[in-house]
Amino acid sequence: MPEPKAPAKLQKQQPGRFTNPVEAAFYARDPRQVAPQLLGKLLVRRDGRKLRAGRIVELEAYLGISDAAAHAAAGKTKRNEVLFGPPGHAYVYFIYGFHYCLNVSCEPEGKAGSLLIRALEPISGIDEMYAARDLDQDHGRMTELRKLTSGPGRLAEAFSITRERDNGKDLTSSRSDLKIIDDGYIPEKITITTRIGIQKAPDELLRYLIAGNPFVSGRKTR
DNA sequence: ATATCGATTATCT
DNA sequence: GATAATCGATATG
Repeated sequence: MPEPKAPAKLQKQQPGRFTNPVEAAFYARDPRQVAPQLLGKLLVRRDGRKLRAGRIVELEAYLGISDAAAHAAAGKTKRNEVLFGPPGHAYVYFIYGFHYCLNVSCEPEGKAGSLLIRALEPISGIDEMYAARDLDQDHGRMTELRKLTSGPGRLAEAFSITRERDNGKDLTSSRSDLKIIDDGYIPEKITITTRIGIQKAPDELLRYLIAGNPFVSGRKTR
């Protein structure tokens, strides 16, 4: 008998190879279910031959029209229409006159719900990130490295993410220049806290982070 | 170490 | 006209 071939789904993940996009069905659920499983995946930006990649270490869930803090709370508008579209797409908004922030749409089409990507651990293309952030590389010191992608506005700048360029983009397509891929990494421990920086519904436990990861946003308690 | 503040604009009331 | 899912600089203990 010939050796049966392994199904494609069981093919070995290849660390360092940015293949295997997370598929749309993965996102077509309540963001509270998606969040713990999305932690540890890689956000990848391709510009020609240049790649930037960062591991997702912090997320916040926004639940749609039932969530007072969500952009979808008041219903569908021109600004937030991506939230009501198909799962696995980029919702990019502009805030405080300065910063872009990136969400991934969740839930099946027609229902709003998303995950705000709040922090990444830089993995690849670090020189590109420093350039995009207009920061000097201080010999790779941790304090400097953390400034790259520890915060939603910071990581958007480090990955050159703008609403004009990326809003509505499919993050599940291997051909996309902005996508989320699975390299097989599984976080050891996940912590859940309240969301940061919001006025409404501040007590909901909807912030998910990889426990102990130094690239999580916020002040460091050392 | 934490606290306060100013920058600047798309979006909505 | 007010607001906002932020950041970086400055001030102070």
